[in-house]
Amino acid sequence: MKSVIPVTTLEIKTACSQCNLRELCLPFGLDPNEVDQLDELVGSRRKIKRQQHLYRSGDTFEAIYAIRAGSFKTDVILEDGRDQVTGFQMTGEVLGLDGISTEHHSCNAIALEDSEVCVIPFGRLEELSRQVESLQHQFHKIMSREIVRDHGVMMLLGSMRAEERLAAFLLNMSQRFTARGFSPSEFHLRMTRDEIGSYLGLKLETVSRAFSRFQEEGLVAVQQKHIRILDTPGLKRLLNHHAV
Amino acid sequence: MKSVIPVTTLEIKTACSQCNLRELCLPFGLDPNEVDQLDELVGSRRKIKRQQHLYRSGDTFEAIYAIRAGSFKTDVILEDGRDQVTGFQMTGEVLGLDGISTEHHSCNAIALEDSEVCVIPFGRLEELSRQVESLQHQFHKIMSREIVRDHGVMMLLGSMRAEERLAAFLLNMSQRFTARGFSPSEFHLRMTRDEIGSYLGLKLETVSRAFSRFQEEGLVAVQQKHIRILDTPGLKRLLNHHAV
DNA sequence: GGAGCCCTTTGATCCACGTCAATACGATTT
DNA sequence: AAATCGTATTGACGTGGATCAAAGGGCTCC
Repeated sequence: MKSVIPVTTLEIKTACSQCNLRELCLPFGLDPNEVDQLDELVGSRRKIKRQQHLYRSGDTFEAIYAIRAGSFKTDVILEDGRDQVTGFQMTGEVLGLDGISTEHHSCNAIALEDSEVCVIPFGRLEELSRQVESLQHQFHKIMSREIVRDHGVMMLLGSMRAEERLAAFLLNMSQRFTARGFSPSEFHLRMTRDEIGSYLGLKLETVSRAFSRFQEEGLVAVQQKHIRILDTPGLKRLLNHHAV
Repeated sequence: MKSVIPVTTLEIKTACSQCNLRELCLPFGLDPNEVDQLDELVGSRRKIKRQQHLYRSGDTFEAIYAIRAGSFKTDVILEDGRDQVTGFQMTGEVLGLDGISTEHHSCNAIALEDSEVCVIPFGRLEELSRQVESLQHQFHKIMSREIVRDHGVMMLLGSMRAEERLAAFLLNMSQRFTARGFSPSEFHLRMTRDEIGSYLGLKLETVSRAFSRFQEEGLVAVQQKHIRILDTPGLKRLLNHHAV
């Protein structure tokens, strides 16, 4: 027997239970019944066009966002105009956690391509995670993962040389594409050299030169934003074989 | 009428309700009854001698720690020996959040001086925060604050010059000492030039030279680890007046 | 309270990355 | 298919901070 569901509902409602990203996202570790409860609180989806803001620094914090399609960057801007990209986010990753601390967002989230997010009203998430232990724990893990990730970036910015930073970046991207079922060795970067540079604490020329160098050495094949990793162990060696 | 409490209990039990750090720490925003519940789960205190580890990278994660006295640094170490200080923590701040994500700590926490922490078993904290909404929210704020702080460090490492980094560091220390009721302008640094350098992505010689430069310019008076800030606006100007 | 050692300062030199500049490429629009 | 504009590459040169080196200075631990 089939249950009859109006088409409109299917279109309007977000359904974590149907989402192929649930293993990466908030529903991870929840049983089907709990996922249904989560489904109910995920109010709506929101489409964000390329280059548009999902939220801005200073905006009142109301919800966190799970990326359903597309990708984003987050950045912080100083009064004098300097900016720093603090991260690139892919599908299944959560945006907006910075806003909890002061009830206002402290960075900008900008779509790198036409994207779609699930809006998760934060008050309701806290409410449900008081009832659903596995949801509470998964949410805590996601926040903690963000902290660990940031420590990795600090290591990168604080103690690595340009080529090491780029190698670490490429290996990280590769790993995240893999986790999403894409090729580990061939992918399309959504961000510019300037944005990569900002993230890695380098100028865009330095990023470009490092790419060229990797290409010369047969580590990767670079064609603009299209990357093919030819020698993963070689990239990894670059990271650890640092002459002390 | 006075209630009679055995002296031993007073000594053994931690008491958030009695702690003058409660406005900075987990109890913030809780009503007295809720603080009592928190008191019950704070199992024990632990004394850590200078230079000793509170936990090490790889250790199984069991608890988070609130600093009751003293101060700590956290660092990450790469296989090739390079290390990066990811933060300095003072009284009332919480350590160990990195461990939630994988059930294992991902950094080292080392006491900068003889210190004492309150051990907060994490499972029980999650349990209680399912019952006490204000505790849940305060915990989320603390995690979020850590993320925002890390973004600030990324900005510092990614887009500031040496003297700007040190100025930002000093202003940050000043502000945190102030929040703890100490002088905003005169304090004692617990960490070495090398540790400051690691945190700021600089070599210790560069840190030392920047201190000397600040002294020449009358911004601060430096005597080893004893710092007197003479011109706070001057330091702030250094941060924002960056020639683009 | 003295010995030893770690920490800090300062100078001289080097080099990785930044800066400036010119050109080339590619996606989008018309 | 040409025009336009943002993006990327590459070269030449400059510089901020790293590195190497050598004194001092002040804790810490007997």
